[in-house]
Amino acid sequence: MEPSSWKLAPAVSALYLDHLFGDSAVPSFATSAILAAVPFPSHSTPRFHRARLLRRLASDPLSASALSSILLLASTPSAPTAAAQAHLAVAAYLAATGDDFDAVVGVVFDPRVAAEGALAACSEAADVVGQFRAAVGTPSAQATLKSRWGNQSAAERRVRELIEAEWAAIGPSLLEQATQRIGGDAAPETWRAADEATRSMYQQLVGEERAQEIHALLNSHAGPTSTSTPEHIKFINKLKRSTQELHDAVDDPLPAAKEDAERAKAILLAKGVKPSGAPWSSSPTSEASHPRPSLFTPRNVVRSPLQTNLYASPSQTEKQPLHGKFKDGQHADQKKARRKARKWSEGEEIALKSGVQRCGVGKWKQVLLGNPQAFHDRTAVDLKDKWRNLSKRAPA
DNA sequence: ACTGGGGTTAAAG
DNA sequence: CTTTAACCCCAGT
Repeated sequence: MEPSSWKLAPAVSALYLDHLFGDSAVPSFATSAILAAVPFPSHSTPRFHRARLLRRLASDPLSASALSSILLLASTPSAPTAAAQAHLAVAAYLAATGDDFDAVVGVVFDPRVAAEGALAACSEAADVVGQFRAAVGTPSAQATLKSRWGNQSAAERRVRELIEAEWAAIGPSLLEQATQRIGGDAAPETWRAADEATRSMYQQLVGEERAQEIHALLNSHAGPTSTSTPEHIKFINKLKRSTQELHDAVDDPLPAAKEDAERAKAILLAKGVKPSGAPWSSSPTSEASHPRPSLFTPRNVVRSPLQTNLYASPSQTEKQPLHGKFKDGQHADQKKARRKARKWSEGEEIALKSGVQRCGVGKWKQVLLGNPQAFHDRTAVDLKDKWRNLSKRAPA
């Protein structure tokens, strides 16, 4: 790879980084290398910013800087509960294990740092904060708190849960959104708003076959309503094309990196090793994550049975008969075993809600495929059922 | 093949 | 024992 051959406008680089950093399947060593090689974006997108925070947090989950990362994430909350619990756990851990209890409590539970706001989503937080403040200058009380909150792996688990929830909520990249507008289900609206020249560009992008389908849809319900502005779409479209060219040029390191990650994961699985210890903290995404459908490859997602969930509870990393079926004469009447019920994580709930916002209620398959990394072994029917439950709980 | 809606299971209250 | 959440079954499109 010759970085010197990349001529990339900062605005395009922003889109590119938005796309890659926000994909949890891309390992952080790869994103770091990419960031060093391309021009720093003129305007970094919120998704890019968030993804950087997550990657930083994953590599250093229990420190003062981790605490400020969590605060930043919580300032625009997507997973309020997880953020509050992670914040509380890290702050308490730092206080419990620090050399100078009083000083650390003064900093990490400083009321002026707006920590109170971030902690509001966690009901036990106020109580715990009170206990720490009360223990200042009282060694006996400190001892209790130290044993209660000094557990490193417990604190790391809270951070990991936050990271999982945030990845699930991060949503599609700008490029993916543009692709959806131009070639996906939202295409008719977009095409209606476009002039002839723009449409022929679209046609090049999506291929003639798809373009005809879209035209058919367009004509079938020729409604007048259109909301997108052609200039905006044209702009996105232009960027998308330059980015595609860039991708062609840069293609090398990513597949290699992903291959490494997959290989490492396969070895782990073959040994039957469960991701219980610290591996996630050193390379958060390498052994993780279903590959998302890339912009640059057809969106036919086929999950390999090898792909398991990084964050799956250790108890059920073994076989689940979702994928396998018996069809031999002897056991013809064998009933498919019921999957063990797994509680939905906050991250999955958030991914579901944002997916419904994007695709609409009822488009369960789209929601699922639109964010495959977020859902761990859920089917479209599972999403539908979960939505039914959520609607019961909050019928607003 | 997807979706919506009724049915079942098991855990929580 | 009742309620709730997750999962299954199946008929209609």
